[in-house]
Amino acid sequence: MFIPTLKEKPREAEIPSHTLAIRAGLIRMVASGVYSYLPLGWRVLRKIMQIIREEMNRIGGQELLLPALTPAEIWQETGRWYEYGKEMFRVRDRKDKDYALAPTHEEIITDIARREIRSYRDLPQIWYQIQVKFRDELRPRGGVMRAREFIMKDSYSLDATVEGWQRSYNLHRDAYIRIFTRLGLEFKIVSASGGIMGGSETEEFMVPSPVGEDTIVYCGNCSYKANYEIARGIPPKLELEDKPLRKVYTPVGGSVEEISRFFDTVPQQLLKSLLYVKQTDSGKQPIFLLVDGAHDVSETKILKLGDLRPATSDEVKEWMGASIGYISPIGTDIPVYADIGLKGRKGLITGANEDLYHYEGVNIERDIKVNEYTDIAKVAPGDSCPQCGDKLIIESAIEVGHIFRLGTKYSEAMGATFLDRDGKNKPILMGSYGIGVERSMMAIIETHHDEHGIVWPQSVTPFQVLVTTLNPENYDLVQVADNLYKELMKRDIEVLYDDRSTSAGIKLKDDDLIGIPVILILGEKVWRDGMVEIKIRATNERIKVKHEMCVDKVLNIIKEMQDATQ
RNA sequence: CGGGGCGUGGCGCAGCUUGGUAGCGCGUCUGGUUUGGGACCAGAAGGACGGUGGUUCAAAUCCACUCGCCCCGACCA
Repeated sequence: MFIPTLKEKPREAEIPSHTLAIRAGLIRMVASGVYSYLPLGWRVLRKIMQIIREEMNRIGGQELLLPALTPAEIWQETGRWYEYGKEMFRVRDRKDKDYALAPTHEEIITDIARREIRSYRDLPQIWYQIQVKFRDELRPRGGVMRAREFIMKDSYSLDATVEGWQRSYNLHRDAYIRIFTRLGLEFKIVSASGGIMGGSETEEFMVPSPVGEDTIVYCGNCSYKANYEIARGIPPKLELEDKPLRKVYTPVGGSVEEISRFFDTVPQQLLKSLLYVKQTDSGKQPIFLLVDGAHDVSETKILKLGDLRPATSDEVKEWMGASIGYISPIGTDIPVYADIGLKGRKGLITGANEDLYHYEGVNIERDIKVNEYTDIAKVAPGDSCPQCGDKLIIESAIEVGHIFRLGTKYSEAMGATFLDRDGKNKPILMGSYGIGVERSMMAIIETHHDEHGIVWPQSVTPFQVLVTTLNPENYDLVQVADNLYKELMKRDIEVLYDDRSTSAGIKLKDDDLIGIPVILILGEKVWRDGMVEIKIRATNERIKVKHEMCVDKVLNIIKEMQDATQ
């Protein structure tokens, strides 16, 4: 088998999973974010896909295959032709017609549904596909962790009733729990935002890892879990004296850090006044967003307030007459949206709308006309759980799956309706459920490796057993190895046979690197006693057995491993 | 897109400051000795230095532009 291993860390790789995927001969880069899967890597991906298939079929999913090349019109119907922007790969055919290389397939599925689904009797349906998708990521990274061409399992549910729709969602949720458990991943299910996909109350399957690109927030005590973008934290209590408003000369710069040092206080006493610009039909309108100095505004949360962007420093100067860092809504009639954590706060410090001056003693109820208190702040370290009050944990994680309740966003936009029992035309209730296949593989490597290489879980290992002969010149040993190989194959065990005639050191190193969980080592050292050695990759445990007993022993070990992960 | 870094035999790197047509380790090939953690000896092949243009008698080295890749940020299912 073609397994080109590398002794040294490739120049382009930084994180363990990326480095190991290249060193173990799983993948090779063709262009930024575009990879070839070599035989060993492809075997692993196929194992992962097989597990996904089994679990999708189990909930009644029907596999289909959809085109990657899709006409522009279909994306224009839902508006995503424009929303997706540069992330969508676009191509033009010889007749100058626009196409997209599909980044996901809601539109195609909805198109099938609107043509073929007539009646509530045709529902429910779960359709899924495992195929290549394209996204022109701003910045691909981590090898196939975030690629531009990648394999995704996407499934779509079509339902007539709200109950059925919830049921389809829960079926997927349960299937995903089984899938990721079988893949040997430790994951957390967190509430998340739908983003461009649409839908509310979506959930993400997150594998905690220092190399994860997402951040999750969860409670160490209760069940609260959410994506950092939408998580809510309760700031620590800060009791401050209610004082009259007073203007203070603050010649130290306008940053939270500088001002809190100047007043010798904690950042939380500061009121961060951020001027944003709201794009409306009638033009641009300034609005203030308020959070305390220890918190940042969540760009995701403020989507609910409309089309917002931070004001430029010139705009701030023009509207407020002061620089960023010295502004506040005090004395203006600009609309104000304050974070709910600010309600009732007093004794705060904020800008005085004059360079080098701040107010202290700000009582938010008394001094600022707040239009609405709403959740706009990101969680900050030290915040506590909104459910139970315990401490929140903030951690980075790899997003391996995301399930969406889409509702009727696509069916309404594209006219995918069915005739209900009462004879009325209604839009189909949809859901969409994705799993990143390569990303799952990378998450597995990221959480299943040691200093020598990968350590595959039984469920996805490219081979279950590796037979290696340390001395391929020794005829007896080779005979026994050949025999073991054949016997194991007969028992439906997937065996890789390392019969390369190279030095023992190289073979043993490579064998560790590629991470097959059970390694049969045939070397002269133990052979003298008529023994062969079984090495458990994960623990480095070595068991010496008589060669006649070896097959049975290996079967037992594999069985134990499988039981342990089920 | 902003900031940083890198591009030199298959892989990993040195050389660049102070210009004089390239070097190391690993790998590869041949022969031999080896075979429990990347072993050894002898011999050999292989690059004109990402690309383009410029400066110069002379450019891997200096200058300009450009392409590619990685990292941080912004953004993002």
